[in-house]
Amino acid sequence: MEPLETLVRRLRLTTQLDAEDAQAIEKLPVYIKTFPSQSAIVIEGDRPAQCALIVKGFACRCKTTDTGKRQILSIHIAGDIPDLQSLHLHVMDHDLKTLSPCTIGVIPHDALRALTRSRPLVAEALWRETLIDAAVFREWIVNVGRRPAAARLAHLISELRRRLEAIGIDTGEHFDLPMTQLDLADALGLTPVHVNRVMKVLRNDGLMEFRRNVVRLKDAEKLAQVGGFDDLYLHQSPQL
Amino acid sequence: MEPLETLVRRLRLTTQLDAEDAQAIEKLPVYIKTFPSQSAIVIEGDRPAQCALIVKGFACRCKTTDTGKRQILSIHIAGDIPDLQSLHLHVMDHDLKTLSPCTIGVIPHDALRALTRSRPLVAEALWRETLIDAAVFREWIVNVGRRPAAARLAHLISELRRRLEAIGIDTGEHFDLPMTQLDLADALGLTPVHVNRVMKVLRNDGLMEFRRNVVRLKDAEKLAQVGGFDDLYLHQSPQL
DNA sequence: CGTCGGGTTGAGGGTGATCAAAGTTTGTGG
DNA sequence: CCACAAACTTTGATCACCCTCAACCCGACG
Repeated sequence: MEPLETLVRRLRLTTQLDAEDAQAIEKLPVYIKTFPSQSAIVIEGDRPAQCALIVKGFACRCKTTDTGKRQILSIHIAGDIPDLQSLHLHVMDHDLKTLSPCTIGVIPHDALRALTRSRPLVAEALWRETLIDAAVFREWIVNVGRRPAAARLAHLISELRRRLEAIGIDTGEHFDLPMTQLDLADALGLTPVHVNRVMKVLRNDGLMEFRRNVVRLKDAEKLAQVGGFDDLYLHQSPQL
Repeated sequence: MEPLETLVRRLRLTTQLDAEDAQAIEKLPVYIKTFPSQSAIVIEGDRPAQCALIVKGFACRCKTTDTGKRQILSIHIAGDIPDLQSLHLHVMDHDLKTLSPCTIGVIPHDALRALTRSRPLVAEALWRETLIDAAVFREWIVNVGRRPAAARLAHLISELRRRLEAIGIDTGEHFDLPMTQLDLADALGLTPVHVNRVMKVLRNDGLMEFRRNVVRLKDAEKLAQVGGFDDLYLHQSPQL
């Protein structure tokens, strides 16, 4: 499917766009660019003049402290525009990096801004996407701030599962996750060693397994329970 | 000053609004409501039909886990609209509570939405406010995820100082902060006891003191350094 | 003057960090 | 196809930061 069709479909999950809105979005200029795994799409300090629509692959946003520690802030999947904020926040305050090889739809700010100015509903749909981002950040704060290690991991996996399903990827009993335990550690505010131990616990408890970049869900329901996962914050249900 | 004038002034810090935009904002219907300390403005699950502009006082957003632990997600001060997201995210995924007695300007969603649809620049200004919110969340993740306890506290205080200055409150050497050590603990992902100990360290090191809801800055520069504080993420500099 | 919320301090314990080493995959070049 | 290197995973031993529990103190306020 065309990248912009995917975007329309995604926005329509939460916003009532009419045919003209949809057409306008699909006429957005976009060119495809591929990035190798572990490469930077934009980094802190950049002033991008375009946004990156993920067509395929996994990416993450992260920051590095003055003491050299890395914190992953969010994981992004197909259909996400992780740097949409750069439309209105002109300098990047964090990095956007690929976790796997990615194909990215590059959309110039000019065109996006023109579109949002002429079509308020499209602006609202995109605005809402950035608000959902923020909601995910909030839950992420709770995760690293208040949950024990095993629950953090369980929560992260549960969130990813839910989001993958929302974009139509069936995670029935397993799904790809191109992250190392070091990446997971940086996402969870833990050390890689401890992630490994916690993983072992979840495996022994029959909740999940993780080998060679694939998550195998043994008991997704219990996993969500251990992680205290409640998908309200993803705001995926049709808007009422 | 009128609440809506304050809002205009705030938005103009980051966005070029013309006179008509400003007038349109100032014509927004708003009524003043006061909340006692420690009360809820909106809570998780609510579907608010209006937004809350903080005119005076301190508020915070927070979530409670299934195991009953509370995590404070952000602190809000005069000029903030902490639940601006509710304009487009219809059900609250967290609570908004007062930390001190607050006077709130209540603005109906209808009016706000009409304004953003008719005036794209106002929409962009408000959108940007929610994006800065998200930037603050991101830094908050780094704080609880990757910094040791003393640095977390130092960072939080440095952030508040910077934000208070941005709205014109001189924090020369001290400022009010209506939070208990328990509140701070919930903001930092620590226990109250440990916050107390860390506070003692910062006090003994001559960085800051905190008594009876006032922060006394002894060495703000060093405090920022200990907290690894860099204000880039607040996006306060005039937009270029 | 008594109560209550909040601050302070101490003792002991546990989760997760650190350090270290061995094992396993994956990929690469000969 | 094998040899080797690099990256990642796994495990063990030890350590420390922060938590828990508990007691006491202090100031505000009725």
